Amino acid sequence: MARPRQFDEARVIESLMNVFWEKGYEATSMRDLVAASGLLKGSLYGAFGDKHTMYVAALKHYDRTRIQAGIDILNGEGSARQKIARLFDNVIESTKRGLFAGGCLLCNASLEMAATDPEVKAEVKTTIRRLKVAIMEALSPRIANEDQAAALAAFIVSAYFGSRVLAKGGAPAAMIGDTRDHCLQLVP
Amino acid sequence: MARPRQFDEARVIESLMNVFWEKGYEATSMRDLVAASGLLKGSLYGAFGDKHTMYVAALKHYDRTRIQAGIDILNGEGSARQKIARLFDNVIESTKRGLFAGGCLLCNASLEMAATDPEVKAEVKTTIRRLKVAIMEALSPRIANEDQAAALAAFIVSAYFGSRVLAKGGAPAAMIGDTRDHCLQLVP
DNA sequence: TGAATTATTGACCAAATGGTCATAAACTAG
DNA sequence: CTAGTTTATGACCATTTGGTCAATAATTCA
Repeated sequence: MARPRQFDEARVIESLMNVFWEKGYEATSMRDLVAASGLLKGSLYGAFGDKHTMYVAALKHYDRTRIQAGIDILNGEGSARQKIARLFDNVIESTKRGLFAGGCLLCNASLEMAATDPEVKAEVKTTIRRLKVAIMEALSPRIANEDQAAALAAFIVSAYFGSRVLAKGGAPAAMIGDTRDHCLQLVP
Repeated sequence: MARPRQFDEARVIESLMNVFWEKGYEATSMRDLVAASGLLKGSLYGAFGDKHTMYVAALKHYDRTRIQAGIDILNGEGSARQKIARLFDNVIESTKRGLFAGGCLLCNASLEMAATDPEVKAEVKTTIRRLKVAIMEALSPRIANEDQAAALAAFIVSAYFGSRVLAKGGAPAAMIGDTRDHCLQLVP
């Protein structure tokens, strides 16, 4: 019994996420968010709270979409080796294309925000765990010992995040390929 | 034949580096730099150019001191396994102490700046290479094949950077320990 | 001593920042 | 149609931002 929203909230949050993803939190201004969303400042503040709330919402959206897409791969068809290879291939491919400079929003948030922002840290922490668990489960048909699977999963997450740092730092794609290959070598 | 500097340039650049290290580039304001250095704004601008120049100088200083300290370990005494273990132990230890929140300035710079800042990217790139080469050389007594050593070194750098992302993201220290252990497992 | 040169100081600046709010518009239940 | 409720609009705000500059203070060379 009131005026309805004139915008698609999901679309707006996608556009907000893309800005934070590409530029980071501090380098993103409200002007950027206004421009990307197509809304006016007042509406943006009305729908979400403030810039920080928007960032956390964007992070959650990233988890629900992009991270989930990775987890879907890990839960899907194929050998453990094949699935894990695909994670790294995504990094290599997007590095080679070189169009989108954002890298991985989860990694970006971890390094830029988590140390000083408890809310972001909590979000990053649970997403990391989600990713690790999915890798563990992909590994489980091959590794009976659960602790062993957990340790290897932790390790693969590390290598994956590291490849994200390398990719943005301009390291040659071969280094990421080497990282992937050594990871796969440890997957039975 | 003119008025001499009244401050120790090396000390000032150390303090500038510490601010950027802890807060990142965008979140650091000139006020912060003024406060940390003890100089006044005019002097800071007079001695170094602008904020960006200060950041690059800080990054170079980080390379010359902190990264070099890591490389010194890799060039020093002990088995390859021991030396590489020590790199990771530094991460684990500083995570456990939890006092300084900066993590690794090289990683921070790579994710925050390298994608959009060519100067930072170049600096990050060469520092990554330096680190990789040092690891290769630490490995060389044990791995005859040079390509093989290079690939393993690339991989270790990746895992190391990844552990830095995990550490800031609040992942349990055990994950970093697992990462280290699996790395060492690959070192002959 | 004095001319020349560089460093220090802090007031100053335009622009950008994140955020607010009164008003107008759009809708629904009665 | 109307009362009530939510949304949209954009002008507005204090504060902070990175950066400049004219005046003053040290210093050295001649």
